[in-house]
Amino acid sequence: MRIQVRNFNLRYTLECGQFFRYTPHGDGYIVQVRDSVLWLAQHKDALTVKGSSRAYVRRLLRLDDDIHAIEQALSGDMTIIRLMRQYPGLRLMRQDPWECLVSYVCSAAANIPKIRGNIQALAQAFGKPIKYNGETHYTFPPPGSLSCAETIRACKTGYRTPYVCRINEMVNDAALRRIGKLPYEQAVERLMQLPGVGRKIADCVLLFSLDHDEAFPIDTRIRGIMRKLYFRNKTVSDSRIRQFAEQRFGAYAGYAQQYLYVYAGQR
DNA sequence: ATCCAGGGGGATT
DNA sequence: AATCCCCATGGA
Repeated sequence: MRIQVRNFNLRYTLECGQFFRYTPHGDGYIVQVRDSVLWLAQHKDALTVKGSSRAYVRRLLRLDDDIHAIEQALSGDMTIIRLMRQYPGLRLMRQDPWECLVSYVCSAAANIPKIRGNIQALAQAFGKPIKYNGETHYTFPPPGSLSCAETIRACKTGYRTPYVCRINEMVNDAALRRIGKLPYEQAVERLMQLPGVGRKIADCVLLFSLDHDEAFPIDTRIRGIMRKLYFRNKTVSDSRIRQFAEQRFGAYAGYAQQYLYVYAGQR
Protein backbone atom coordinates (compact mmCIF):
# COMPACT_ATOMS: atom_id res chain seq x y z
CA MET A 1 0.00 0.00 0.00
CA ARG A 2 1.24 3.46 -0.83
CA ILE A 3 0.74 6.88 0.71
CA GLN A 4 1.64 10.11 -1.00
CA VAL A 5 3.40 12.38 1.45
CA ARG A 6 4.62 15.96 1.48
CA ASN A 7 7.16 17.56 3.77
CA PHE A 8 7.84 14.20 5.33
CA ASN A 9 11.09 12.34 5.91
CA LEU A 10 10.80 8.84 7.37
CA ARG A 11 14.43 8.54 8.40
CA TYR A 12 14.55 11.87 10.23
CA THR A 13 11.25 11.11 11.90
CA LEU A 14 12.12 7.63 13.14
CA GLU A 15 15.74 8.30 14.01
CA CYS A 16 15.51 11.68 15.73
CA GLY A 17 15.37 10.17 19.21
CA GLN A 18 11.65 10.34 20.00
CA PHE A 19 10.84 6.70 19.23
CA PHE A 20 12.62 3.47 20.08
CA ARG A 21 11.03 0.46 18.38
CA TYR A 22 12.27 0.54 14.83
CA THR A 23 14.89 -1.47 12.97
CA PRO A 24 16.29 -0.83 9.51
CA HIS A 25 15.09 -3.63 7.25
CA GLY A 26 15.70 -3.78 3.53
CA ASP A 27 15.35 -0.30 2.16
CA GLY A 28 12.92 0.63 4.94
CA TYR A 29 12.16 -0.04 8.57
CA ILE A 30 10.28 -2.51 10.68
CA VAL A 31 8.28 -0.49 13.19
CA GLN A 32 6.62 -1.87 16.30
CA VAL A 33 3.88 -0.08 18.21
CA ARG A 34 1.88 -1.87 20.92
CA ASP A 35 0.25 -4.77 19.05
CA SER A 36 1.34 -3.79 15.58
CA VAL A 37 4.28 -4.71 13.44
CA LEU A 38 4.59 -2.84 10.19
CA TRP A 39 7.12 -2.13 7.53
CA LEU A 40 7.68 1.35 6.14
CA ALA A 41 9.85 2.63 3.34
CA GLN A 42 10.05 5.96 1.59
CA HIS A 43 11.01 6.76 -1.97
CA LYS A 44 10.70 10.43 -2.78
CA ASP A 45 7.17 11.43 -1.84
CA ALA A 46 5.81 7.90 -1.71
CA LEU A 47 5.58 5.99 1.53
CA THR A 48 5.20 2.23 1.16
CA VAL A 49 3.39 0.48 3.99
CA LYS A 50 3.07 -3.21 4.73
CA GLY A 51 1.15 -4.71 7.62
CA SER A 52 -0.97 -1.70 8.48
CA SER A 53 -3.67 0.59 7.20
CA ARG A 54 -3.33 4.01 5.63
CA ALA A 55 -5.31 5.61 8.44
CA TYR A 56 -3.10 4.02 11.11
CA VAL A 57 0.10 5.27 9.50
CA ARG A 58 -1.30 8.75 8.90
CA ARG A 59 -2.12 8.92 12.58
CA LEU A 60 1.17 7.44 13.83
CA LEU A 61 3.35 9.68 11.68
CA ARG A 62 1.12 12.74 11.98
CA LEU A 63 0.99 13.04 8.22
CA ASP A 64 -1.89 15.50 8.47
CA ASP A 65 0.08 18.04 10.50
CA ASP A 66 0.19 21.37 8.74
CA ILE A 67 3.92 21.95 8.38
CA HIS A 68 3.40 25.38 6.90
CA ALA A 69 1.36 26.47 9.90
CA ILE A 70 4.09 25.16 12.19
CA GLU A 71 6.79 26.93 10.22
CA GLN A 72 4.70 30.07 10.27
CA ALA A 73 4.27 29.85 14.03
CA LEU A 74 8.02 29.40 14.55
CA SER A 75 9.02 31.98 11.96
CA GLY A 76 10.10 34.47 14.62
CA ASP A 77 13.18 32.36 15.29
CA MET A 78 15.66 32.14 12.46
CA THR A 79 17.63 29.33 14.11
CA ILE A 80 14.59 27.07 14.14
CA ILE A 81 13.64 28.01 10.60
CA ARG A 82 17.15 27.18 9.45
CA LEU A 83 16.95 23.83 11.25
CA MET A 84 13.58 23.07 9.67
CA ARG A 85 15.24 23.57 6.30
CA GLN A 86 18.24 21.50 7.35
CA TYR A 87 16.07 18.54 8.37
CA PRO A 88 13.06 18.85 6.08
CA GLY A 89 10.28 16.43 6.86
CA LEU A 90 11.24 15.67 10.44
CA ARG A 91 7.92 15.16 12.21
CA LEU A 92 6.83 14.50 15.71
CA MET A 93 5.13 11.12 15.99
CA ARG A 94 1.94 10.14 17.77
CA GLN A 95 3.04 7.11 19.77
CA ASP A 96 0.92 4.86 21.93
CA PRO A 97 0.65 6.69 25.28
CA TRP A 98 1.16 3.67 27.51
CA GLU A 99 4.14 2.34 25.61
CA CYS A 100 5.55 5.86 25.45
CA LEU A 101 5.13 6.33 29.22
CA VAL A 102 6.89 3.08 30.10
CA SER A 103 9.62 3.75 27.55
CA TYR A 104 10.36 7.18 28.96
CA VAL A 105 10.26 5.99 32.57
CA CYS A 106 12.94 3.51 31.51
CA SER A 107 14.77 6.34 29.77
CA ALA A 108 15.53 8.17 33.02
CA ALA A 109 19.30 8.64 33.29
CA ALA A 110 19.89 6.22 30.43
CA ASN A 111 20.75 6.36 26.74
CA ILE A 112 18.99 5.31 23.58
CA PRO A 113 20.59 1.86 23.07
CA LYS A 114 19.86 0.97 26.68
CA ILE A 115 16.22 2.08 26.42
CA ARG A 116 15.78 0.05 23.25
CA GLY A 117 17.16 -2.97 25.07
CA ASN A 118 14.76 -2.45 27.98
CA ILE A 119 11.71 -2.14 25.73
CA GLN A 120 12.70 -5.12 23.63
CA ALA A 121 13.28 -7.23 26.75
CA LEU A 122 9.97 -6.16 28.32
CA ALA A 123 8.12 -7.04 25.13
CA GLN A 124 9.82 -10.42 24.95
CA ALA A 125 9.13 -11.18 28.62
CA PHE A 126 5.54 -9.93 28.86
CA GLY A 127 4.21 -9.46 25.33
CA LYS A 128 2.70 -11.91 22.89
CA PRO A 129 4.72 -13.31 20.02
CA ILE A 130 3.54 -12.34 16.56
CA LYS A 131 4.90 -13.54 13.27
CA TYR A 132 5.77 -11.00 10.68
CA ASN A 133 7.43 -12.07 7.45
CA GLY A 134 8.48 -15.32 9.07
CA GLU A 135 10.15 -13.49 11.96
CA THR A 136 8.84 -13.50 15.50
CA HIS A 137 8.19 -10.13 17.11
CA TYR A 138 6.60 -9.31 20.44
CA THR A 139 3.74 -6.98 21.26
CA PHE A 140 4.21 -4.38 23.95
CA PRO A 141 2.46 -5.60 27.12
CA PRO A 142 -0.75 -3.70 27.98
CA PRO A 143 -1.33 -1.80 31.27
CA GLY A 144 -1.85 -4.25 34.13
CA SER A 145 0.43 -6.90 32.71
CA LEU A 146 3.76 -5.55 34.00
CA SER A 147 3.26 -6.81 37.54
CA CYS A 148 6.18 -9.14 38.23
CA ALA A 149 9.04 -7.02 39.58
CA GLU A 150 11.70 -9.71 39.25
CA THR A 151 10.88 -10.25 35.59
CA ILE A 152 10.94 -6.51 34.97
CA ARG A 153 14.29 -6.22 36.73
CA ALA A 154 15.65 -8.98 34.53
CA CYS A 155 15.01 -6.59 31.61
CA LYS A 156 17.77 -4.42 33.12
CA THR A 157 15.50 -1.62 34.19
CA GLY A 158 17.48 -1.33 37.43
CA TYR A 159 16.19 1.13 40.00
CA ARG A 160 13.37 2.11 37.64
CA THR A 161 11.81 -1.32 38.23
CA PRO A 162 9.49 -0.28 41.11
CA TYR A 163 8.38 2.76 39.07
CA VAL A 164 7.30 0.55 36.17
CA CYS A 165 5.58 -1.82 38.58
CA ARG A 166 3.59 0.88 40.33
CA ILE A 167 2.69 2.78 37.19
CA ASN A 168 1.40 -0.48 35.79
CA GLU A 169 -1.24 -0.57 38.51
CA MET A 170 -1.90 3.19 38.64
CA VAL A 171 -2.88 3.94 35.05
CA ASN A 172 -4.54 2.36 32.05
CA ASP A 173 -5.18 3.42 28.48
CA ALA A 174 -8.36 5.33 29.31
CA ALA A 175 -6.72 7.21 32.19
CA LEU A 176 -3.85 8.29 29.96
CA ARG A 177 -6.26 9.47 27.29
CA ARG A 178 -8.12 11.52 29.87
CA ILE A 179 -4.88 13.07 31.14
CA GLY A 180 -3.98 13.92 27.57
CA LYS A 181 -7.20 15.88 27.15
CA LEU A 182 -6.48 18.13 30.14
CA PRO A 183 -4.95 21.57 29.62
CA TYR A 184 -1.18 21.26 29.35
CA GLU A 185 -0.17 22.34 32.87
CA GLN A 186 -2.81 20.12 34.49
CA ALA A 187 -1.71 17.17 32.37
CA VAL A 188 1.91 17.73 33.46
CA GLU A 189 0.79 17.80 37.08
CA ARG A 190 -1.15 14.57 36.76
CA LEU A 191 1.63 12.69 35.01
CA MET A 192 4.15 13.90 37.60
CA GLN A 193 2.08 12.23 40.29
CA LEU A 194 3.27 8.94 38.87
CA PRO A 195 6.46 7.57 40.46
CA GLY A 196 9.51 7.95 38.25
CA VAL A 197 7.84 10.68 36.21
CA GLY A 198 9.38 14.11 36.63
CA ARG A 199 8.91 17.15 34.43
CA LYS A 200 11.11 15.91 31.61
CA ILE A 201 9.40 12.55 31.22
CA ALA A 202 5.94 14.08 31.61
CA ASP A 203 6.79 16.47 28.78
CA CYS A 204 8.07 13.63 26.58
CA VAL A 205 4.87 11.63 27.03
CA LEU A 206 2.68 14.67 26.37
CA LEU A 207 4.66 15.66 23.29
CA PHE A 208 5.27 12.27 21.70
CA SER A 209 1.95 10.57 22.37
CA LEU A 210 -0.73 12.99 23.57
CA ASP A 211 -0.68 15.85 21.06
CA HIS A 212 0.63 18.49 23.45
CA ASP A 213 2.89 20.31 21.01
CA GLU A 214 3.58 23.04 23.56
CA ALA A 215 5.53 20.60 25.76
CA PHE A 216 9.27 21.31 25.78
CA PRO A 217 11.21 18.41 27.35
CA ILE A 218 14.52 19.62 28.79
CA ASP A 219 17.31 17.07 29.08
CA THR A 220 21.06 17.71 29.22
CA ARG A 221 21.34 17.98 25.46
CA ILE A 222 18.55 20.57 25.19
CA ARG A 223 19.87 22.40 28.23
CA GLY A 224 23.28 22.65 26.60
CA ILE A 225 22.10 23.84 23.20
CA MET A 226 19.61 26.32 24.72
CA ARG A 227 22.33 27.85 26.90
CA LYS A 228 24.61 28.10 23.93
CA LEU A 229 22.11 29.54 21.47
CA TYR A 230 20.00 31.78 23.69
CA PHE A 231 21.79 32.42 26.98
CA ARG A 232 25.36 33.20 25.89
CA ASN A 233 26.54 29.99 27.56
CA LYS A 234 25.48 31.24 30.95
CA THR A 235 24.12 28.85 33.54
CA VAL A 236 20.32 29.01 33.63
CA SER A 237 17.70 27.03 35.46
CA ASP A 238 15.33 24.73 33.62
CA SER A 239 12.42 26.94 34.56
CA ARG A 240 14.10 29.92 32.86
CA ILE A 241 14.70 27.80 29.77
CA ARG A 242 11.11 26.63 29.83
CA GLN A 243 9.82 30.16 30.25
CA PHE A 244 11.95 31.32 27.33
CA ALA A 245 10.81 28.43 25.13
CA GLU A 246 7.19 29.07 25.95
CA GLN A 247 7.28 32.70 24.94
CA ARG A 248 9.62 32.24 21.96
CA PHE A 249 8.17 29.04 20.45
CA GLY A 250 4.66 29.02 21.88
CA ALA A 251 2.18 26.36 20.81
CA TYR A 252 4.83 24.47 18.80
CA ALA A 253 7.67 24.57 21.32
CA GLY A 254 7.84 20.79 21.11
CA TYR A 255 8.56 20.89 17.40
CA ALA A 256 11.32 23.44 18.04
CA GLN A 257 12.70 21.17 20.74
CA GLN A 258 12.93 18.20 18.39
CA TYR A 259 14.85 20.17 15.77
CA LEU A 260 17.19 21.50 18.43
CA TYR A 261 17.66 17.99 19.77
CA VAL A 262 18.87 16.51 16.48
CA TYR A 263 20.95 19.57 15.75
CA ALA A 264 22.67 19.37 19.15
CA GLY A 265 23.09 15.64 18.71
CA GLN A 266 25.20 15.65 15.59
CA ARG A 267 28.19 17.62 16.69
C1' DA B 1 18.44 24.99 47.56
C1' DT B 2 22.11 21.26 47.18
C1' DC B 3 23.74 16.58 47.33
C1' DC B 4 23.70 12.03 46.10
C1' DA B 5 22.11 7.04 45.40
C1' DG B 6 20.61 4.22 41.92
C1' DG B 7 21.73 0.53 37.33
C1' DG B 8 23.92 -0.19 33.38
C1' DG B 9 26.81 0.85 29.71
C1' DG B 10 30.56 3.04 27.46
C1' DA B 11 35.11 5.09 27.63
C1' DT B 12 39.43 5.52 29.87
C1' DT B 13 43.10 4.21 32.58
C1' DA C 1 40.47 -5.21 35.47
C1' DA C 2 39.50 -1.37 37.89
C1' DT C 3 37.87 3.18 37.73
C1' DC C 4 35.43 7.20 35.93
C1' DC C 5 31.55 9.39 33.86
C1' DC C 6 26.88 10.10 32.15
C1' DC C 7 21.93 10.72 33.33
C1' DA C 8 16.18 11.93 35.28
C1' DT C 9 14.11 11.30 39.52
C1' DG C 10 13.33 11.24 44.33
C1' DG C 11 14.53 11.65 48.87
C1' DA C 12 17.58 13.38 52.43
